[in-house]
Amino acid sequence: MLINELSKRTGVAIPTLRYYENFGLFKGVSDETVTTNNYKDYDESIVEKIEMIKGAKEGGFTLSEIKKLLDSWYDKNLSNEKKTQVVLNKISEIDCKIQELKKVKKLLTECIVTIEKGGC
Amino acid sequence: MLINELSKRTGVAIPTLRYYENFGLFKGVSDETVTTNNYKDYDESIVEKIEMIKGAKEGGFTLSEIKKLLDSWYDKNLSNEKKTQVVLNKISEIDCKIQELKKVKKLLTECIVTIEKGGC
DNA sequence: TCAAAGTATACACTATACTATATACTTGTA
DNA sequence: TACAAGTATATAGTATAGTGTATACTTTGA
Repeated sequence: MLINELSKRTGVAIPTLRYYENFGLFKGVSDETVTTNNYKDYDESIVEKIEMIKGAKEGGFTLSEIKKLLDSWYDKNLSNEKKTQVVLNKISEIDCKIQELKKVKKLLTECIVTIEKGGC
Repeated sequence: MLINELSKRTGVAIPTLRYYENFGLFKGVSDETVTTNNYKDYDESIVEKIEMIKGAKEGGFTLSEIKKLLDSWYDKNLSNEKKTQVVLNKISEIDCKIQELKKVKKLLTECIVTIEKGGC
């Protein structure tokens, strides 16, 4: 699909997609048989990748952190053990963030009790 | 406590604390009886507030979002019902972020299976 | 007492993640 | 075939969240 469709499918604005591509998060391919333009084609796997990027960003990961993960994922020179390790590390970072969020949630829940008591 | 101790207690750098205070996330008080300086004093509640800020930031909330929450929390003119509503909204945002992070985690877990199968 | 360390304020600078603008070329449609 | 809409690239500008530097004043300890 072309960038316009990719944007519609993911809900990410075209300039942002170009920024991401430029940042190295994914890469569209120009059809070599077409010589009149260099329009890039993005496949289904890129839609999935962007969904992952959106989720990770929502959870507070930076583009650099996301890139590092994707880079090792696609690194042919990395052993499966090392790839697994990188992914496991990211999973434990996610668990950490979830714990932090739960802590904040707990604080806010306590807040509500305080409000209802008329405190504050 | 003075800013130096606050920094040590929270692990947040002094310039960052000043930035937060300036942003309006909390406010130290100058002792009116001391005329020689305007050193600010920060109490325990501010330590807690900063822990909350750290957690919220880690989970991807912006300082503006955090400020909005704190502002309504300390708004004397807001009814308890409205305060509760603001806090409940924030809690559901947190749940949303947790769901997003779990989705990413699921994706990464699937990644590991794929790696182990020798795929990619 | 005086020098080092701490505090406050102001302003400049940086990094991240976009967003906008300009330009040039291509494609699809009336 | 003309022209609107789509695509690519480059560059500049913006917002957020700090970090660094300079200056001035205050406190504390040898």
